[in-house]
Amino acid sequence: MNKILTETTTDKTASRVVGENFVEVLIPLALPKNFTWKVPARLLPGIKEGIRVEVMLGKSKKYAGVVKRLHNNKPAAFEPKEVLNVLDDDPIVHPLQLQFWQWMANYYMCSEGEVMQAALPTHFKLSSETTVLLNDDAGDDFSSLDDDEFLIAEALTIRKELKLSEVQQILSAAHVYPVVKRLIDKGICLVWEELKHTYKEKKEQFVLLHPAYHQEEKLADLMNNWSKAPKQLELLLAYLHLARTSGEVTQSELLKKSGATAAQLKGLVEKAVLLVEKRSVGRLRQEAAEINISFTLTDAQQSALEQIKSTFLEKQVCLLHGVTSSGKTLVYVKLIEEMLKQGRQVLYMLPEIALTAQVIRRLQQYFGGHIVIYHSRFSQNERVELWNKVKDGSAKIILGARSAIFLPYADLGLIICDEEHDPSFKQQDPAPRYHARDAAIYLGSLFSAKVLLGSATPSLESFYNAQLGKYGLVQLTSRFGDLALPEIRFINTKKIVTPDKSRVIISPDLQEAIQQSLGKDKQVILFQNRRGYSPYQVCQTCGWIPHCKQCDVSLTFHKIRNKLVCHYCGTVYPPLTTCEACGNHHFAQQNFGTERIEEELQEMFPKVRTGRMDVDAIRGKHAHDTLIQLFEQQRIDILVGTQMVVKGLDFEHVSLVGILDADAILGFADFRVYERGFQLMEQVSGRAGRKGEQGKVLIQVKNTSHPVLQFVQNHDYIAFAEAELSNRRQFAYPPFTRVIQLQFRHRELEKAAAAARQMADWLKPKFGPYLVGPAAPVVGRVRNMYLMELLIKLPKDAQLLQQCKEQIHLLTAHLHHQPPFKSVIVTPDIDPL
DNA sequence: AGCACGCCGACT
DNA sequence: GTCGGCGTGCTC
Repeated sequence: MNKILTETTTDKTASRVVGENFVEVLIPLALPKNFTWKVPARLLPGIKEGIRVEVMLGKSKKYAGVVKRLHNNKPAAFEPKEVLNVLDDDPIVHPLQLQFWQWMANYYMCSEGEVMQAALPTHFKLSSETTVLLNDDAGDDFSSLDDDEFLIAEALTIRKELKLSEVQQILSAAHVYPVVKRLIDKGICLVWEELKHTYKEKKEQFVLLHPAYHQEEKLADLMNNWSKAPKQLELLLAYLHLARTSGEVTQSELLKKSGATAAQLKGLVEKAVLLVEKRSVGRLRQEAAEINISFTLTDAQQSALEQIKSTFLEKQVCLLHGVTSSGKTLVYVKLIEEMLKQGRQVLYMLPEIALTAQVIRRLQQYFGGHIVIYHSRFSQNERVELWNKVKDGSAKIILGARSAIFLPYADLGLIICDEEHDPSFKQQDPAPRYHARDAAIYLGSLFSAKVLLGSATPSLESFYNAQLGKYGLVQLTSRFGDLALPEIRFINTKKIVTPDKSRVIISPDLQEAIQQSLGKDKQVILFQNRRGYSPYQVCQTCGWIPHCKQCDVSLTFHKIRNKLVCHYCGTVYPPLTTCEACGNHHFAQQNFGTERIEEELQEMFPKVRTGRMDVDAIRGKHAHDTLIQLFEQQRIDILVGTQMVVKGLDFEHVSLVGILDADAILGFADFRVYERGFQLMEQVSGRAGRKGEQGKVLIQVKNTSHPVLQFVQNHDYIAFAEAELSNRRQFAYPPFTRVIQLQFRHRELEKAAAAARQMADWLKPKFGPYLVGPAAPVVGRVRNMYLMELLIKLPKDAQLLQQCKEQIHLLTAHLHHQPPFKSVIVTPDIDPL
């Protein structure tokens, strides 16, 4: 062995083979710590940080893991297995990404494997699939086999090999493995573990002119003497035309444009006039990499830009507070342009649903092929290609949703987090429960990149950091073209009496305002933070409300699907005609969702075209963009929607916005309701009024004296923020504290509650004053699991935070050693929303 | 995440 | 008496 080492080792790598070599490897699983494998000498030259290796984990499973570290410290506690293979020539991530993952795992209290799981495109995360093979020595005497065994043995004699999933289908049972194991013992079959590479290059057939005809005369000669097969000549002419106009000619394009058949093309290939060649092509659309910035900034925008730039001289992070329609995007564009000139990369993050064709088109218009887009509607193959373009630095501007934070940046110079207040930047489930804005600030610091946070309604966290001087603060207070902010009026729905005492959906005042707008050929947006038809179906006789069987929530009636739906676990129930409590058949619809509003509108305005934008209505791949386009082109008059209508959309002809049930927005029992309420209403309002006409916003609300409404009416973010910050300070909520939420889950309520109490007791000596709860959340049961929550409101102190996390780790392990709490699931959430 | 091991209820 | 359910622990 040593001999081989000395023979194959050059001086350069000599230091790496002193003693044995080991690698710390990240596996895409929630392992409590990273595992170590031994590096056999033959693989050592190929081992680098960030490279993927094939390793065996457990008895039979193979995984592709990412090498975090190469070292010489032989683990004392166990005998490491050997790395089976090196899977890449070059690292798939840069060292800074590995550092970023480590930070994220530590900060958000999850494993690095879980971070990696979130970061990598699926095609990089290989795990083995078991293949069952027929043993050649098995013979054909299957008389000793039972029914299940026989079925598989028979299938194997025909197919030679089967995937474990196929075996599962044959047996149509869950207990597959024992059967296979018996067959192995009986010498009938073998199993084989194979890592499947799932990324496929896209191949396309290109049509080329045979080299013999590259000279004009030869070609002319050929065509002049053409006899027979006139269709082929036509095809040849079509090819020549296409080749001249677009250069490369693909087979599919040629056949489509010429209307010829594959047989005719084949004829030309056989005559050696044309050639067909298979080539790998990229899936990403290529556009000219040119910058085309023809606008000039307004004075206000120019001044904001200057301020941001001077802030960046001394601070890493800057908050741009710009009212709706102040043209924040144009300021971004100028900043991006400058970064591009320096040759560094820019990450531009937006909430997922704000990543519309509208926004993308606009940026592509300025930056063409410099810009690449990354969001959930991309295929996994496309993601791999984009990953590589970001890694080698050829993609310069990356426009993406929160997960774009994980791309393997080579040289990041600027991160823009637009609509930074948006809660969708925080990942809820699964781990890592990270906040992309906060993670971006750390990522930026790794690259010495600047971070610009932008919003019309900044989060109180960011605003407070700006007040403290941790972040720079730049204000952009005038709207583009000196457009006035919309006028806001409240409609007191408590004073409106409806014939059947049901709730007001569209009040007479709102109805009239809609009528007026439509009369002026303007459009209307109606906002209701509830989808479906009606959130409550109530038995009119006894008041019984149908609930989900697995969750403690009432079911929402969806009229279009004619189903009752649980919005927590997604279970769909048939509609009810009989009350389960009293047997009566009369149900009333209480409250209303977007579906119901649309129906109401159609009754009120029979000729008006309405559209509905909520998660139910935009299920398809392009449904969202299509809907937006229809509205842009004024083929829809009234758009009814949930939060979705709020995000990043600019419509020119909207003169009226209606918020139908502000009480529902302000009624939550959460310390952030005021902030969310203000943000929602202010952002929705911002959709009203364009091009020299002041917009109008009507807010239907019962509790007209709610404190947030005044701030909304005056569009006074600063006053709102000051007032709310003083509340937060008083009750020790963020941004004055840092919150850690511990969630306890168990099938039995008492187990979950007892575990939470136990944890609270253990935490008391050190963290007693900061504990809140444990308490059951508003929805106390989801998917048949009972929930309990314990909140820790820590003073802002990095050391204390770290200590607390360590305690939680320790105590969670401790908890799981107590017999009654073994199966209680404990989930920490740092900075929960 | 799998998968093995081990402890309890419903069948021959 | 056994088969097989799932709860629990381990994987370098």
